[in-house]
Amino acid sequence: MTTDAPAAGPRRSDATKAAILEAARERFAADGYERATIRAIARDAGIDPSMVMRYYGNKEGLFAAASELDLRLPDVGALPDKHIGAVLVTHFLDRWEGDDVLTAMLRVGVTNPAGAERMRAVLGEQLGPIAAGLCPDPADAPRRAALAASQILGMALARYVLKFPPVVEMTREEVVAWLAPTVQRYLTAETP
Amino acid sequence: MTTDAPAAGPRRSDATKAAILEAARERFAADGYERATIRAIARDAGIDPSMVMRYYGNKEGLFAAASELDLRLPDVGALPDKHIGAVLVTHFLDRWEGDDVLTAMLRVGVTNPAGAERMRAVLGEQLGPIAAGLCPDPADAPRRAALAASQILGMALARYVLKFPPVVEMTREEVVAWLAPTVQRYLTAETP
DNA sequence: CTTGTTGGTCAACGCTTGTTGGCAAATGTA
DNA sequence: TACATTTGCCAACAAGCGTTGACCAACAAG
Repeated sequence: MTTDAPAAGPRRSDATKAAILEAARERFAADGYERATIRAIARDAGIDPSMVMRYYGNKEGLFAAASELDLRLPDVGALPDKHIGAVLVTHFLDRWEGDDVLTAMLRVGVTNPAGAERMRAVLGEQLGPIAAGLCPDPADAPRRAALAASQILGMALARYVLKFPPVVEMTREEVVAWLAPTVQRYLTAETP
Repeated sequence: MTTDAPAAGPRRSDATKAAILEAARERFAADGYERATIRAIARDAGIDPSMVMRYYGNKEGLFAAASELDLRLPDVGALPDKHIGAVLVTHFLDRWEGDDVLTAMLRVGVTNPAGAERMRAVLGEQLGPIAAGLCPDPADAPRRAALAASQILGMALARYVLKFPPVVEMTREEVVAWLAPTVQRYLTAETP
């Protein structure tokens, strides 16, 4: 039987598990939850579909593992308040283009309740504290964070999912120049 | 055989067709493309699944018919420029809460290529001209329209699809107060 | 060498999906 | 009345899905 201790040595199957996760992220990001089939993910990973079940239990478990996400938001305490918006927008563009996890979460969150819940949790837990340290009334932080999220998610939707041509053609600098004041205002301005 | 003339008299089946369309919009809006099954739509409409095929050909044809959409954007030429943002945001909130077509388009557009194309077309054709009449350089209109769309879609995503609690709890007036300046700036400000 | 564990394939299950064609009743037309 | 069209239901198809359990090869421990 498998050791119960969490710190077991590296197993031979670790490479396989990683390959499954990578394939799953790509498929979830490209196709959404329903059309990302376990069979297709297994084919991409070069193994049998039943292995996915063995290692992740079922499809929901696979998605949960594949969408583990740390936004790695920068520490904004050390920054001049004036540049917060630009820093955040730049950071999100980086994260979105760096790997498939965010696109996968967005695509899945729109049609799958578990995906939506994951998205609410991630943004609430990771963007909320930043808003709390910035906005005039800390009790208003969740709302400020959600407003900023609405603009950032909307941009991600238009640029990486729906692929509106005018948005796709913008450079990263142009996107930052347009969005930074918006995010800045949502996080720091007085309540209108 | 059926008359080829487009202006045939009202048929008995018109009510059925309408019931199918209504059920389809609800299901697409609630479940997205893949999980909105023809069988479920037919059950909602109180008829046999094969009727859906007879009247709309296949599932793609049904979605195309169900997502026919006129944003009914107001004529902004007659309005003071200062209030354009508020008028547009208010109008989109109305449209989004008025029926299921927009939510259906958003949910489907994220996982289905035809849905994404429909979304690009609708926003480009209907929001583009408005931007053209407002922004400093008309050649910049598509980009301005897409920026405004990114904020409006992001809000719709957060409020009606992902249901972020802080966004859901905001009143319509609060949403307008926060978003109007953003949309106003995207459409009318000088290029940053 | 034997034995137990791990990593992996294969074949199948029960179910749901979109889609099709045949048939019966209602309706319209002569 | 007789016929043609429309409207609808029913039963089935082939394909694809998530999931399961039996089985085999490689490896590690004794």
